[in-house]
Amino acid sequence: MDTAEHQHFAWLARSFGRTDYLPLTPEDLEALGEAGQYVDKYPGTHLFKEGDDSVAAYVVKAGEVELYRSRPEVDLVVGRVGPGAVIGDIALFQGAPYISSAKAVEPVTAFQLERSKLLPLLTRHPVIAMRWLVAGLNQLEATQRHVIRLMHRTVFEQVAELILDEADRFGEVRLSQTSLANLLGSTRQTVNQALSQLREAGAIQTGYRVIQVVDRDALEAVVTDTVPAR
Amino acid sequence: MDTAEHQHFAWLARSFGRTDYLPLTPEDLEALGEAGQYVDKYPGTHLFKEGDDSVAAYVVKAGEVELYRSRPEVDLVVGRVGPGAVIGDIALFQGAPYISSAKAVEPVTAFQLERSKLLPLLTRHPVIAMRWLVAGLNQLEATQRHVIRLMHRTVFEQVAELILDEADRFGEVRLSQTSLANLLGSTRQTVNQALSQLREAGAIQTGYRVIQVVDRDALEAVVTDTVPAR
DNA sequence: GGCGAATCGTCGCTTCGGCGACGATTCTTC
DNA sequence: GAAGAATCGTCGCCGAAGCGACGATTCGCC
Repeated sequence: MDTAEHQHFAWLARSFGRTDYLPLTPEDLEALGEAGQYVDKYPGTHLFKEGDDSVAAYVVKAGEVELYRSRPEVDLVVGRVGPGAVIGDIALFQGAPYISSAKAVEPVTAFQLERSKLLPLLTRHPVIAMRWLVAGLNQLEATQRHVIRLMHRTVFEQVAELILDEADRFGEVRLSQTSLANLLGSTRQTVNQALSQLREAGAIQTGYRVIQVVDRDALEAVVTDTVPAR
Repeated sequence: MDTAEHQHFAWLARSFGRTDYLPLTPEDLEALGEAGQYVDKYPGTHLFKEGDDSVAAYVVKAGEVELYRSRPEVDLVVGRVGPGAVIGDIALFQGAPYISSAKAVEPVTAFQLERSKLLPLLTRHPVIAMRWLVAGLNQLEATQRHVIRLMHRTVFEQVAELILDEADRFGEVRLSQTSLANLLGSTRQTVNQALSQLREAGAIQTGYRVIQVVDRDALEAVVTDTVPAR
């Protein structure tokens, strides 16, 4: 089973942010309509694989897609995206092979934009190209900022922040501690220790696959206290 | 004096790669000519400052520009770019304030592209917009890959790689160990220890502000041995 | 040639976090 | 409700690296 190793680097997905960064308007989509067609993928099948020639980019319409890069020993999950996400565009525009593999984890419907049709189309619709450009730069900036924030911060601080991020409107985080550790690129034990500290500080309560936020301000204090400020 | 703190995060510049990522053809520049004009800046003066409204992007023609982000206590140098670099474009396209400050460290000549003129122009010249898009995505990909390579690698490995990167054609690296440490986001002592190891292994020789590569293969072995392979 | 500044080489201490281990809970499924 | 799997809480050990300190070496400048 490779899921253990597979999941181990899920934190990269967090680092690089969501890839659903291309807000296309209905008109845009209409214009793009002639550049490709819808495709359906069963769970477990690939939209494209790392190293393949990039012949198309995809806009995810429904379902979850996992992006990962293969390494000799492990697969690094670099993203997990849902409806709205655009994938494969980097390689497509670079004219290079795909950088990562994209695998459907649920039944997926995606719009396939073929390079041969997309490029001329963007030339005819510069507004879409511009929007694409803006989206790409946004992501670049977000990635840089995320890296800055990630470095030189202790797991303790990262855990506090992650909880704030993931808490639902009831202040609950429904994740196992192992999952949390994966999201942070850390280990279960270290995360557990951080949680213990937070629990003793009265900021949270922990349970089986649940973390309950008790004192939101305390958590925020931990984060902002040491954040590179912004 | 703030230079010490200022320089301390020079390694970010390495992480985020060179910002000179926009290869414009002469024709492109000609077309862009109508969107702005040349400006000259004396050393120490700013092209723009973090937080200012982004009114223009700049293409550096001559001189070195330092990009940094201000924090309550320190300035993080996120890039140091020379001729060919494009700066300020992210904020410009986002329509948001500048993300970082840009300061001339030498006499700088730059071409100033004003937003009000640039945007319509790109709409008229989609090819340029496309090239810009490609360049942005390239950098995004490079940043992601760099982050992957940086994480989970020891200073020892990073030092070996940095030496290979910075060695001139005589196999010499003319940098103080303090500078090396800054480039890696590490400390002088730790770097020194790594160098000692490499010296004992017969891979390099060290001197005053000089490192001489003796056994290139040995260095490469250190790097590739542990690199996430690619 | 000499002096101060910069740089190098090295210790030792400390913190952070990865890793293995083990028992105690909680859930799931039949 | 009982067995087995998943999850949690906690130790202890160890390596990596930050930080301060101090003497030795080298350089630039007068």
